[in-house]
Amino acid sequence: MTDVETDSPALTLSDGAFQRIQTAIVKGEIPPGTRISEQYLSTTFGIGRGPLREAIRRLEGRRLVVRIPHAGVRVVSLSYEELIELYHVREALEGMACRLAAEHMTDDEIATLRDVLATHEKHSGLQANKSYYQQEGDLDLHYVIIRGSKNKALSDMLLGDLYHLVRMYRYRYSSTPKRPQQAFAEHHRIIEAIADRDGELAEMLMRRHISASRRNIERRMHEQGSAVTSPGESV
Amino acid sequence: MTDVETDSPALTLSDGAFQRIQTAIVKGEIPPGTRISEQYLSTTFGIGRGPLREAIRRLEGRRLVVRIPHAGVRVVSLSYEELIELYHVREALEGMACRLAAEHMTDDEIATLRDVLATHEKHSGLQANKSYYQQEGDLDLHYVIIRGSKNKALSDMLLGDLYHLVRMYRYRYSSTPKRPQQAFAEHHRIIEAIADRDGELAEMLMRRHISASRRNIERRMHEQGSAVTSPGESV
DNA sequence: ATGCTGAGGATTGTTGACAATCGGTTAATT
DNA sequence: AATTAACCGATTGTCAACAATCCTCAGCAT
Repeated sequence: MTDVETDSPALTLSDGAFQRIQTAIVKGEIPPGTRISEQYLSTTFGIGRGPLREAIRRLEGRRLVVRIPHAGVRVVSLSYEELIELYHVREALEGMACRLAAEHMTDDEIATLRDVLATHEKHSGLQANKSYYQQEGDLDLHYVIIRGSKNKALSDMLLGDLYHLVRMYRYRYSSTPKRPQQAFAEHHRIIEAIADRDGELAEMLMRRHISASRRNIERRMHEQGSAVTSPGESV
Repeated sequence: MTDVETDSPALTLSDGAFQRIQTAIVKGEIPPGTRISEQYLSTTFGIGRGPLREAIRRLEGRRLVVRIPHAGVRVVSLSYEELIELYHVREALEGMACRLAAEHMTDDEIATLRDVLATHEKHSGLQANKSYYQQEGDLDLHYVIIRGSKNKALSDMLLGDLYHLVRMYRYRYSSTPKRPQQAFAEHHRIIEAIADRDGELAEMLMRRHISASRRNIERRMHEQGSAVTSPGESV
């Protein structure tokens, strides 16, 4: 995976802790809602509480953790409604990214895009555990398009903030078996629109694509029940 | 101005410093590019360096300041290109907000919207310094619409992050004298679309509205020259 | 004059100890 | 028995001193 953060390679202890904790949260090693103990992390990382607290404060600015004064910090835990809200944001942002990608991507990059799609189509045909690969592939493709927008602010928001959050909840509401093939068709059309340099169409298709996954989540949610957020233990 | 931050009223010194520095940056009291000295702020605020550093780390997570390890932090300074990028993001996000507002605003809120427009039209007619009031009024109106989207994630991004940045550069590229009346007409049409509950049209009009200010900045930029970022002194 | 080198000073990074606050538990009271 | 009050342990918030790093500016050589 490509590195979104332009941080220079963790020179200070605080920066190191920041990155370690962030990836731990994003990868789900520290589940949403978990309470974070300063003492614990301080000893496990072998650093003082000072740099650690600074790292946590930075995560707080990123909205990856929530702090209650004098009571501790918890890993952010999205409610169902908040997740849906995020999908609306993603729809807007990634639609724009797709439009800009159609305008700014080089022909080489578009070729890469086609390769990625072909690769995933092959793999997905072979692999038993389709949904996993499909989802990873889905993200790969979106990554390439977003970077293709050549808009750093946009890329940072999408890749740096939003995707982390969406990723955290990916396995909880995995796609229904039927979605993958449909997603392929959608991806194909999106790429063609980009190749045609038709920004308006590309944006529209991408928005439909994301809107479809949102409705997919909404549907599954109403089927199965309500509780999204586990209260979470302490770490 | 309404308070976006749901922070409970500054209980800790660090939270207090965070808010004070943030508003100082956003309001331009500390100009973009300025180097921030820990010692200075520590003594002026009368707090230790510990809490202060935590506050700065939080601002760093918010991307309001940039840190170079062992060399200090500077208030973020947008290049012309970055400002334009931000306007594209804003177009996408605020377009979506407008669509959702058309779907979710109550009739009362829409009435408020009309009031705000009427008020600003009157004031702007009387005041000599049109552009200032126009711009403030513009923001007021956008605030109401954004909140009307009832999407917290979206509101936080727009009001909490993006607007701060855009606001910082408002006076540098102020509107051309002709824009105000035009903006009024645009606002009027947007509000009517919301009142008609026509989300699609509302989104499209809002996007044009923002896209117009972006092109306005682009035009003025190419007229007058290049240098955007003053190197900035130290504080 | 220009560019390199190396103290010296200033600033940032880190630590450990101390103070303030909260949560849970126990005990007393109604 | 239920409710409230006070205590105690644990955790967070803050500070002041120490260590590491960088920037500045002489001084010197080319």
